[in-house]
Amino acid sequence: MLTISQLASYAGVTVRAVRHYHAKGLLPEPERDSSGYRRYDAAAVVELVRIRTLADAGVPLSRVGELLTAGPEEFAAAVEEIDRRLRAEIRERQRHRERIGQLAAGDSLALPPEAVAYLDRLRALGIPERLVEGERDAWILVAAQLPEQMPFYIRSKSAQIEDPSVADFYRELDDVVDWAPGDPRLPALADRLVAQLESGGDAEWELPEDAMSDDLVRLLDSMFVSQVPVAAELMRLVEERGWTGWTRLERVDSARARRRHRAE
Amino acid sequence: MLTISQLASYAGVTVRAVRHYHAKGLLPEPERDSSGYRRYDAAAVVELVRIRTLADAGVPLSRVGELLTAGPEEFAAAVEEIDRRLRAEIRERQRHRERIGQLAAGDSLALPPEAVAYLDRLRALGIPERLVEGERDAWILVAAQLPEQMPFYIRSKSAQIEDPSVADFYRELDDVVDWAPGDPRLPALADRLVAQLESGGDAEWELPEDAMSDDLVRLLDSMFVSQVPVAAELMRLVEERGWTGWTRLERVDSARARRRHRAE
DNA sequence: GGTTGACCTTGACGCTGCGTCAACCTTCGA
DNA sequence: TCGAAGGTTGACGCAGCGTCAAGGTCAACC
Repeated sequence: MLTISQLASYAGVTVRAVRHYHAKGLLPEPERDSSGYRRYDAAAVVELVRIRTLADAGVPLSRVGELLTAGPEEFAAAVEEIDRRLRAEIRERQRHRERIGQLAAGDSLALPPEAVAYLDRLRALGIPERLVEGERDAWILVAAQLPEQMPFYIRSKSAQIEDPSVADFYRELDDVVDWAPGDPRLPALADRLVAQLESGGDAEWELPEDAMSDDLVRLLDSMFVSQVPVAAELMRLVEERGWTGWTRLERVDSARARRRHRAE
Repeated sequence: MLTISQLASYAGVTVRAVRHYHAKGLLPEPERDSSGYRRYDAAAVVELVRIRTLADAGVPLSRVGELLTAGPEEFAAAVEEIDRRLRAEIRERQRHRERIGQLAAGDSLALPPEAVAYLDRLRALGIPERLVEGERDAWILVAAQLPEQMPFYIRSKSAQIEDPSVADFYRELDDVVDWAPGDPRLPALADRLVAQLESGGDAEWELPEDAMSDDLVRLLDSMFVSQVPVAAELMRLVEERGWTGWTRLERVDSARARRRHRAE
């Protein structure tokens, strides 16, 4: 008669695994000797080897039991299904490999390549890193909600940023981030912003933002407000001058019209 | 401010996952409102999306934390290692697919093809199924211990079984399985067996068994004893006639010599 | 016959990434 | 004002064992 460790070593498994198979009901509990030790016969080795053969082929233990006693056709069906599962798992890892291969450090985490290129362009234009990161986070939010719209948005923004006055404005914003609420330069900033808005005949200024949901717009605005101390005050000043919002800047009356429209 | 379910839906994950990331320390716990609800800002959405991006690429959660703050070179190293793991997992499933594909129902579980062929040959020669299964189990034990010797053993056995007198003996054994201890036909059977042993000049009778360990031989003998009621008695009768064992039948004195040899 | 070391027993936690109750409190819309 | 919907913590479940823990047993050596 064999002890559990002898049984295990004949079958090439660990003692712990044997006990696990007992607990799972895959291998019947053998007789115990006077001291409570399990005692096995050679047939148990055969059973254990058969169990391991299936397990080594990727059969989940929960199905090993049925397969050991299955007829040829149920066996074939089960094998087919297990093979399907294995194929699916392989495909999953292959997708993971593709994705992780494309993940370089930094911006490309969670952003499509065109967005990364846009952010790099901002850096090349001398936009301070702090602002670029703010942009990056905003784009991450947009990309998560509207991935298929990203090329559209990015094309529009990429065109805008090539306008020197826009780029200048961005560069100045870096200082604004440090302003404290009540800073005396805020009204003038609001004036400049509104002037730029009203002069800007560029059609691109308004094109794609319409597709963004109000929720997303509010989310982006709130990020601006929470990252920049004077953001709320600036938005208030701008609103006094007839424009509302930040992510989607629009005339106050057209915002009202939008709300009416949505309410219908 | 966002509730947990709003946060989760912006990032495309479940509420449970968000809490899990809190528990794991991947996502910092936000402030609570007066009623104890978690309240998130937009930055939390960004963090969550970045976490999911890594997780979706197969990065284990335990490593996501470091990767989120890693520099380019550590990031690249980590990505390399994760990719290695993914490749290994893919190879593992591919091996599983190969093995499970070769697993038909029945004998081929845990046996190499040549052994399956041998068993099928037994069936073709009219050996009763019960004996074939006994053979199969014995071969499973041998294959588990000495897989690389299997072709050798099987060739030897396949040659033996083509001897009509050997095949006859096998067929008769089927009745013997049902004999009760003390059956009067046992002495005559022992005589016939010994006569066959002593007449058998076939060199194959003894060739490869020498490579089997004594342990394995004892295991196989014990299986014979536990499956066949008269086995022990038959072995005793055969031993009175100068031969010992079953799996490895040899003259009593040569068995003594073997033991002496092993003891040196 | 006592000690030592190897082996046996049951019980329980750990790992991975959440899903899924349970039991209870809060908020919100009709 | 009530019920549905959503929030909270706590805990179990899954797969397949690895790995202590705490103790009883066996075999061999002195």
